[in-house]
Amino acid sequence: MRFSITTWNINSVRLRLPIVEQFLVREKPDILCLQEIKCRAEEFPLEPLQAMGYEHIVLHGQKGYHGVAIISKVPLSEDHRQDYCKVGDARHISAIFERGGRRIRLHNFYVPAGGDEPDRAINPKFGHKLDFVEEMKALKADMPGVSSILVGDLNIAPLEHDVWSHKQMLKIVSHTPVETEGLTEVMAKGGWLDLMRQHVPASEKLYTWWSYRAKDWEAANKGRRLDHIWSSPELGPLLENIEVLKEARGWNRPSDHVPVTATFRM
DNA sequence: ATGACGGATCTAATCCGA
Repeated sequence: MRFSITTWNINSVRLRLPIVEQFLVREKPDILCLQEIKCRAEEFPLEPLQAMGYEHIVLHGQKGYHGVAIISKVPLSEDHRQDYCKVGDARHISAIFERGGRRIRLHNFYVPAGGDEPDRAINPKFGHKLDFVEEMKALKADMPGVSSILVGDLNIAPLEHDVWSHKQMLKIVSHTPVETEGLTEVMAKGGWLDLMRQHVPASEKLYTWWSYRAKDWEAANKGRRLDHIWSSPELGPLLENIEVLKEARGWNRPSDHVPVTATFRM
């Protein structure tokens, strides 16, 4: 039996419902985690997604900005929303599902982008991002009786080949040493596995985001791996595949992020 | 690394993304 989970920063779920439906019809993941839904809970398009068999939906909505949702074919329970940095942003939701005799808590994150200037003394958004990452260090993958999966737009490309040019990106927010070291520490302290890099060697370029601002995103190919799928160690051996659906960047009215799907044997 | 794009909102021009 296979089980698949997708993460996708959708940049407005209401505007992009047609491509969400297209994706679900084609790829049929068991669970889809969305970030930047950019709507209140009451504005979320529940009915069309439930009509497609995704009957179990939990979300953390917010007017106009941020917002995360878990859209699932399998029942979800014990949903929880954590207010990281206590600023009232909708940047996290988690819930438990059961599969193959396991209980698994799935966390869906939208980490702050951090603005332009990588200096917290002059850019409060960068400070917010660093504080958010600091708070994530307390999140443990290993919990008694429960496995863990963490997905989302973490807005940090941690490895050299997660960006098109390591050298030219070192002072650019998303790839500065204070961010990449922070994210590495979140993984180490929490005991998380990077499933994307378990499947694709760290020596290969791997991107999930291409800027809207390039004239030709595909020709320029100046991407970054900002979206991630992590798990607790015992799920590592169950990973069968990682698919980064690059073609979705070329769909009609695309998000600047593409869907990333992990498939497990369980 | 600089693009100069794209979304939501006081439906106009501004903030935000990364």
